[in-house]
Amino acid sequence: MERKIPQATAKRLPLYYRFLNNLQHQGKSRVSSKELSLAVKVDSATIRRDFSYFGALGKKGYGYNVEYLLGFFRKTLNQDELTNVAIIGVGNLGTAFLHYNFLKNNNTKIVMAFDADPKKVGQDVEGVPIYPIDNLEEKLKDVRVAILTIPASEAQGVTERLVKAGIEGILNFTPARISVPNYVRVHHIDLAIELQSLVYFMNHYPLPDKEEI
Amino acid sequence: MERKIPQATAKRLPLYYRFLNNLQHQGKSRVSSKELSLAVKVDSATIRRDFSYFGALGKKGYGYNVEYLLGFFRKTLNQDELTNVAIIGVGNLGTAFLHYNFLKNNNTKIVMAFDADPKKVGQDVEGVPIYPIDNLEEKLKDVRVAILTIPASEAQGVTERLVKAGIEGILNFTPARISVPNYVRVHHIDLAIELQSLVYFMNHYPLPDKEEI
DNA sequence: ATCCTTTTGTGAAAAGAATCACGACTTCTA
DNA sequence: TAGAAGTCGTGATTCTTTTCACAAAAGGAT
Ligand SMILES: NC(=O)c1ccc[n+]([C@@H]2O[C@H](COP(=O)([O-])OP(=O)(O)OC[C@H]3O[C@@H](n4cnc5c(N)ncnc54)[C@H](O)[C@@H]3O)[C@@H](O)[C@H]2O)c1
Ligand SMILES: NC(=O)c1ccc[n+]([C@@H]2O[C@H](COP(=O)([O-])OP(=O)(O)OC[C@H]3O[C@@H](n4cnc5c(N)ncnc54)[C@H](O)[C@@H]3O)[C@@H](O)[C@H]2O)c1
Repeated sequence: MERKIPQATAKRLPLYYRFLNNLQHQGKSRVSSKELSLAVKVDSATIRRDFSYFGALGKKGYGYNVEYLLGFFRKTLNQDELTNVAIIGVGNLGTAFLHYNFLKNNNTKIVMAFDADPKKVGQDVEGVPIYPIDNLEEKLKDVRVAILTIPASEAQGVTERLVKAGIEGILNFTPARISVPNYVRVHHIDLAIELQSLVYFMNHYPLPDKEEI
Repeated sequence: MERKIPQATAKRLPLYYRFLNNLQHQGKSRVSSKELSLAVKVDSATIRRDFSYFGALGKKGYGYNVEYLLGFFRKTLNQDELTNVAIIGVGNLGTAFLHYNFLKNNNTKIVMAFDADPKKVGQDVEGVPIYPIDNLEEKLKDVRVAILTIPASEAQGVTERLVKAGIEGILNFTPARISVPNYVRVHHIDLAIELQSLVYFMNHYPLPDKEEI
């Protein structure tokens, strides 16, 4: 595994990939770092640098070939392999995710969900079955990633069961900072904090005055 | 406005604030950077550095006084002023947010929502009225922040209307990278990319082998 | 009182990321 | 074919963030 790609770069790859996909659907066959920059709002030098970690993907004076680049990223991002995902907690957020089709230009698929509430268990949403949380260990096969959308108070306990059941990655939407062994990867998405920090930035980092539109 | 606080620090402030609140509810009156570190999973030196941008808030050999620190952050984060928020697009995600009470230890309140669908308009969810998007400019008063949960294709157009209507901050959940004038602040939360990048990290940055639990 | 322990606050170093700026190469035009 | 225009890839620079490591202060124990 190539160990040298900076994390900041890695986080932008899916963004590039998505935009390249759009370009291809529009029938465009070439693109420059400048155009890309405009669309994804990342400095063009940063884009060139990002790409350069993977070698020389472009051509001077021309730009990048969309199809080639796309093919390259498809491999790099494992777009040909489907990663199965489970939703833990079918409440407000969990249900929203179930209704949303993450599959659109994406390599992940929600294949099952779990809940503690007997009223929710047994149903299926968009073809995805909802199992009782008690059956977690038994049902979780071929699933590497879990999306955690349960109350914060349950987060740590359920996480430990997920880890025992073999989960390797968790997208955690609860405000709890969960502890996991070091072979499991957790990404936190803390919506309340995002909102709060947006407000903080608005109040404390005033941007230039209104003038243009 | 104190212009020197690093952005990385600013993003962690709400996290600290929330945890300090918990501590206070538990009746704890003192806390060290080490304890905090354990709970919020941020290196203790980073925490001390973060706090130090605001002056000397702690006492050597003792730690920090919870109540004092909390009071300090309350002011810094404007927790006494309520920021009104509007939801744009009452679909899967928008509805989930409406049902969720962002107010719990938070200074933001969703006060209205908008949708283009006549079937949704006129209802209210948890006491929050849903207005037709056509009335955006007329209804949006005393609202500085919008949460954007509409289809990506609508994002840029609606954003321009939001800006004209005086919105200063947007939490954008659509995959579209919207353009705004430089006096408006946008934070992107791109759930599909978060998921994709989690999978990328799992595949390319293998963590140490299983051994402990 | 004295000594030991704890813990802060911060210079200094290291690590990580973004940006500048330009040589080299390619394409395009005529 | 020659010259102009466009664009990449990357060394060097700058900026940002994290981490180390320790003197200084305070608390606690005896
Ligand atoms: N909805 C939002 O807008 C929002 C915003 C910010 C943060 N969050 C966080 O996301 C999480 C989920 O929020 P929500 O609004 O969807 O909550 P919710 O209460 O609507 O849903 C939680 C679901 O988890 C289930 N559950 C409870 N304990 C469980 C367990 N041990 N095992 C399995 N399932 C269990 C419940 O039955 C329920 O269906 C919470 O931690 C919340 O703090 C939500
Ligand atoms: N639901 C998810 O889990 C999820 C995950 C990732 C990204 N997203 C993104 O979040 C956004 C919302 O997703 P969703 O699942 O809630 O979609 P949705 O289709 O359920 O809801 C969109 C809502 O916006 C309304 N709308 C459409 N055009 C509008 C306009 N011009 N003005 C006002 N309202 C309008 C629709 O009537 C609908 O109620 C989308 O951009 C989607 O890509 C959603």
